[in-house]
Amino acid sequence: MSSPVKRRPTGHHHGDLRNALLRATLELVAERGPHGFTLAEASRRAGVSVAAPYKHFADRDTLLAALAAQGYREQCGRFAAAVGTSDDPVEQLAAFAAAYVRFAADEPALFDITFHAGLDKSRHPELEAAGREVAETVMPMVGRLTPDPDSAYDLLLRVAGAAHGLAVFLRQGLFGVTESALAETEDRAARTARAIVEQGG
Amino acid sequence: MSSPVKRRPTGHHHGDLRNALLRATLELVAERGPHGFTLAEASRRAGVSVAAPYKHFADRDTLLAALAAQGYREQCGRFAAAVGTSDDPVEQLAAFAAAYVRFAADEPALFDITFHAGLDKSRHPELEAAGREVAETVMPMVGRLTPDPDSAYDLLLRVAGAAHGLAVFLRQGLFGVTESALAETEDRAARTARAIVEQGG
DNA sequence: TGTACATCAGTGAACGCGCGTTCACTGATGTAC
DNA sequence: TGTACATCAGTGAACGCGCGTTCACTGATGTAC
Repeated sequence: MSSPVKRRPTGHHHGDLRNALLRATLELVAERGPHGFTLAEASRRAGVSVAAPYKHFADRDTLLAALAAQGYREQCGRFAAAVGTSDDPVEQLAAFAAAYVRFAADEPALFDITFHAGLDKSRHPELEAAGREVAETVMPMVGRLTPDPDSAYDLLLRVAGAAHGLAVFLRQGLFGVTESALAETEDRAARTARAIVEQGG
Repeated sequence: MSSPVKRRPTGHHHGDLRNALLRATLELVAERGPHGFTLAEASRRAGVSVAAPYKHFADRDTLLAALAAQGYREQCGRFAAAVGTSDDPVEQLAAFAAAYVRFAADEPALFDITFHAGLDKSRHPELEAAGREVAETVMPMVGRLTPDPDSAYDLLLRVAGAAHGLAVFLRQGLFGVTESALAETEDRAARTARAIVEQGG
């Protein structure tokens, strides 16, 4: 009857508490945003005492940082896949913009944690590196469109900015939460990416 | 010697506490984000006891809601001014996008409160109305570009989304906080708006 | 001009709450023999 | 296979903290006479 996540009947070993806490945190952040997350509530959802998380994470922020790193890795994978969908750098950028939106919709908690948790990157240096890796995944697309590094940076920022804004609007529920709203938003991001590149500057 | 904002030497009357609290809140939100705001800290900065704010605001959220309404009014003014800069609807949209970015830079706290404070609009109905008013200020621009309401909505979302994303990047300090970074970001937003409109769909 | 009084924007102390974190502990598990 | 033992992931109680909010109060201000 009782879910395996609830308090196990006897004993002090959970077995997979680290992952259970990460999952509970994703749930919590998806519901309440990154500032609605508390270690105490995550512990409750994982069915353990409030002290238990400290066997797996140094403190509250370390747990969030672990998920932020996971978020960056997920982004890398999705953006690399977007680059692989076409040989045309314009279509690569359009796929990137759409993937950006889909990431926000599929993984709202990871999206929020990577962008809005306000983690101190100097205290979590692995995040700095992870963020750089995302940038390195994405840079080649614009590099093929212009020889000028400044123009390339400009293009990338504008495409990413457009995708980010639409992703945030979608995440805030501005368009509702239907699957068709998601598809439309992806399409808007993709079309905007094409417009930015093709129209030039 | 002592600032007039500090505890006045005698008496129980501040004179302008309501505004002092609003100013302190803007300061606090600009420094720490909307979730870093506490009534207690705002009271401290205004030089009054933690109970004093309740003579002017029903509760914590009501104070934030007052600033959110001010933020929407400020947006209305700035966006209306942008519309007035040109007769060409394309340039109007470009000016709107630039104004969006400048608003985020000039009034980071109002920007954060209107977009990221997570205020419950059903509990603060005046915000619903204020938000609608912003939309009504902006709609005419795209209405002149296409007779189809769906296309107009699509254009507006994409331009606003692009401006929003770039504004958020700027606000997060991604480009540093120099005046030239602001000017570049405004320009990027404006060029993106033009690209979206001129390239069509 | 002086006095009595109502008003009401402040005080300061207190409340209950949930939080992050620490601590000594316990008991299930795996390993050595 | 059985026993002794080290490990260590959990417990539960406690801590100090800052928060939002309430309360009876006080004293400066403005007004009526």
